[in-house]
Amino acid sequence: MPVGFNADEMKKIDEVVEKRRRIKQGELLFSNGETFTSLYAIRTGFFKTCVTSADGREQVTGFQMAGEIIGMDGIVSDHHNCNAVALEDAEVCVMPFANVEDLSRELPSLQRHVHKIMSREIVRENGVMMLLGNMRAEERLAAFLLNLVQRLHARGLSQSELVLRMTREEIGSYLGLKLETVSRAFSKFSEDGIIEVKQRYVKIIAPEALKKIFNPQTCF
Amino acid sequence: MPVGFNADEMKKIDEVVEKRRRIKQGELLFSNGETFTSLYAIRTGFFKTCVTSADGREQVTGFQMAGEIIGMDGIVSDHHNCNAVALEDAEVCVMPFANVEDLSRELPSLQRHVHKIMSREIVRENGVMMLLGNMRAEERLAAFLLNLVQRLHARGLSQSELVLRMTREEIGSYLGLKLETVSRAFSKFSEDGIIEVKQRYVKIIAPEALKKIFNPQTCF
DNA sequence: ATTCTCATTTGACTTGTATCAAAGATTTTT
DNA sequence: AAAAATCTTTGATACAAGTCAAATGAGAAT
Repeated sequence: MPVGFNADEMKKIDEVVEKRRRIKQGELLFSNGETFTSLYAIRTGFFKTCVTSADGREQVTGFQMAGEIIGMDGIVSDHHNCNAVALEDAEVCVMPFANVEDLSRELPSLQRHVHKIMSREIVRENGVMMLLGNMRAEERLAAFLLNLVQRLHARGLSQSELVLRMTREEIGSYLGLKLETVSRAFSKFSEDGIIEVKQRYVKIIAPEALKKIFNPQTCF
Repeated sequence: MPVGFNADEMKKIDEVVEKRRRIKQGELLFSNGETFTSLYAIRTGFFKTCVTSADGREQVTGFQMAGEIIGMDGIVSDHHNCNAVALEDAEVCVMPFANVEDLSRELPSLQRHVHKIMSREIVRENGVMMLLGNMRAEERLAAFLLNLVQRLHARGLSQSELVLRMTREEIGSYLGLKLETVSRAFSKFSEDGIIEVKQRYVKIIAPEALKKIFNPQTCF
């Protein structure tokens, strides 16, 4: 939970948390169809959420890291509408949604916070729709890398180096590309001296070049 | 506002509405960057929401019809993050979000309702991501048509006939396709006897065939 | 009515990404 | 440490959708 709460509020918000739960790499935090009871605040670790079509095609809908809230897809139907898989060993705070709603009625600042988290997710997905609908492969990967380092940097990590927690296939699924296309785009960026890649390790050498690829109009 | 409220609650919910507002075809209900103050309940008419990339590419993120709520993208940053354009003359109820939050704290049923509306939008966008990331042109158009008639049918209209409120280009933008591709897919469906098309008018002759295209795994 | 504008359809051709395939690299298992 | 499994890279080729272009159709303006 970020700033904007006083000590008294923080104490109450702490009590929303029912317990902590550890999830091993590869295991599900929740799965499609499962009854919805709680939101989860990620303490440590890294998740992907994905939906599956009736014929088995998988679409990664997001990657979530420490400090982010996961599970809001379940509110509308009281059942989860996606799978949440730990990409590394993780720990989450289980926040029964009934507790969240009860306390939200008492604390306007928490109520506003919950609304913002959901709105942020809507806006993020709008951005992904733009990527998927209008951008070419290299633009998608540039946007993806910039978004990742930005979020990691906000958590005190480097803004130029990162270790990917997901496979090329998972990146591709998120970006609407095949893993080979993702790999080729990585190689291209590397050849052009924009990034340094070694497997999951990525170092961003020329962030402006990445931004320019993501945002071609800035080229004049 | 749908069912699930008693008379007393309905009366209070009515008072959330500040006023009504008419929007002419082609005009903006709100636009990207504008200060966020209110959610809007569509009484009549049809809207599209769209985001624009820095270099001017437009992505339609949704089509909204009577009975739906629009504007939740603005909560996170106090500014709207997309444009909402009326595709036909429309009327909306302006619901200042401060009023919504105040009353939500008083009425748990309204609070839950607001949460569900936002969660529904998140889940809808997950589905669009699946369309954009994994489906081919005809699958996307089939899904689009089925979704439209289903929503129109829920409003008491025909489940087989509809008049499109948007151009081929807008459909294409929503589905991540060019207008020519949309047109070709319409023609293909028409040749195959699945639908009857005449400009904006569409009649669904074989809904099962559409469902089969959207959902190829059901073919055994 | 006639003209003008905008939306739609259709054809011909191009292109970006997918597919198929094989070789390396890395990690896990035994 | 060797073997197995998984992930990644790279090349060759195929294909779905994009682009360009022209004709047609519908609605709005004069």
